[in-house]
Amino acid sequence: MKEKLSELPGKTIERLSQYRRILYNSIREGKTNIYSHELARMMNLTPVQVRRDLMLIGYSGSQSKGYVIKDLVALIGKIIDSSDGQKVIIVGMGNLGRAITSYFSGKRDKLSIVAAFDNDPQKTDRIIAGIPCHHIKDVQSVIEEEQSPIAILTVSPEAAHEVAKHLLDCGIKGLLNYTSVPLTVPDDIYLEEYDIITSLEKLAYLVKSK
Amino acid sequence: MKEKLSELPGKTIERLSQYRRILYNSIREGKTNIYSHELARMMNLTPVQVRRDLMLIGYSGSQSKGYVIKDLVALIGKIIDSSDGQKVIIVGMGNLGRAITSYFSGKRDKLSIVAAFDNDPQKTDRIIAGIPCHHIKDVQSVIEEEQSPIAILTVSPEAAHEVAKHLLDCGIKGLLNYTSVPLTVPDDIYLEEYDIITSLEKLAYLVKSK
DNA sequence: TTTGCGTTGATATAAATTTCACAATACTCA
DNA sequence: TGAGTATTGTGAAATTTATATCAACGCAAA
Repeated sequence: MKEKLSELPGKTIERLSQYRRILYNSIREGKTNIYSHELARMMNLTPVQVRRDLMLIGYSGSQSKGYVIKDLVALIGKIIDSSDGQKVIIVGMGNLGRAITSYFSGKRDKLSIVAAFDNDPQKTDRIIAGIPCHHIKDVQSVIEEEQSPIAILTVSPEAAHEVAKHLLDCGIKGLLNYTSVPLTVPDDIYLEEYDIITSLEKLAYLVKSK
Repeated sequence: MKEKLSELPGKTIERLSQYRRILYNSIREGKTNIYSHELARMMNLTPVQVRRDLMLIGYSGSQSKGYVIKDLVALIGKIIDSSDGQKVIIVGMGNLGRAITSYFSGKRDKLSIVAAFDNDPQKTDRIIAGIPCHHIKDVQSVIEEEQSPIAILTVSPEAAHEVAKHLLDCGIKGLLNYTSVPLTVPDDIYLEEYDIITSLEKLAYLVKSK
């Protein structure tokens, strides 16, 4: 693999994560090898696109047996996981925060949610969905202690701006924003926005114009 | 506006939805007009891209005052909203289902969640987050009665395949999949997949490789 | 061995999306 | 008025992303 990792297209990285998810399922079903067209069908893509993604990460399969799932999973992990693991915090323990936490818990070894925060005393200082939930006022000390660079934001729209700013002040480098409030961050911070309504409206548009 | 709506790029449609979200906020703050660079900064895009999008939908601003927010919101609504409104159901009333429902409720006039479903008798036959929650066995009759073509899927991974298949049998035309299980659907069905872990892994990758 | 089938890997092509560059326009202020 | 400034709208170029095509390969069966 000669190319720098950072040259991988963003879309490919997203797909790598999804390939791995599917490959885990296949391993559980007892499969050891898989063809590009099988993977493609499961992802709703073309076989060519699968092969090209794998080409980009430098993985070679065999013409007769396709790809060795175990090796492929390992390589994807080498690329998208941090070697020493990365710690994530989640801020806002409403329905969405709890859903994400319990959905995520234990799914990935190299990526773990290490702490949760809320401003409601009823929720703090106890374990929720397996994660210790602190009061938001302790966020700075926990971030420093745990060395976690990534935060998931699931607070109320009203609090979003203020909390986001506070997190950046505490040294957060990557922010996954699930609130309905669009955020603006400095260039050196990575921000992923995802608004649930957006995808619903897109879908509604497509269904309508069919 | 001469061009067919279906010619709008998919990315533009997604952004239109987000523009409108931001514009609603601006209206609340008392703004009546907005420049492309203001909108761009709030969306983390370039001003040119904003202008291009608005050009594609046939909206013209003024060089001195920028765009009239009220008119722009109305035009976006005309494009992405269905004129007579569209009804959405949500299947799976766990944390995620409840989060989406309460988050969404009342946010859009033309798009409304009209019914929820679950298989847990504790949750069914009552109102949750303002939406009547039925048992999943009644899904067919409710879909027919309400004429709702779109479903949000927030059930457990184990149930995802079976429930999705059932929904398609009941005539659902668009499916928003929030489970961690990738789905395969016929060509005439619109499917939007969104996996929470994918965006987290992408973010972790970017933060790592910085 | 030889033929045929199905697969990978890779180059070339195409399509979609974004950015550049700048003309045209409207406003401000001297 | 007229120069200066800031904005929009848009054709063209650049970039990103996806698809088409095909040679090379490995295997199975005749």
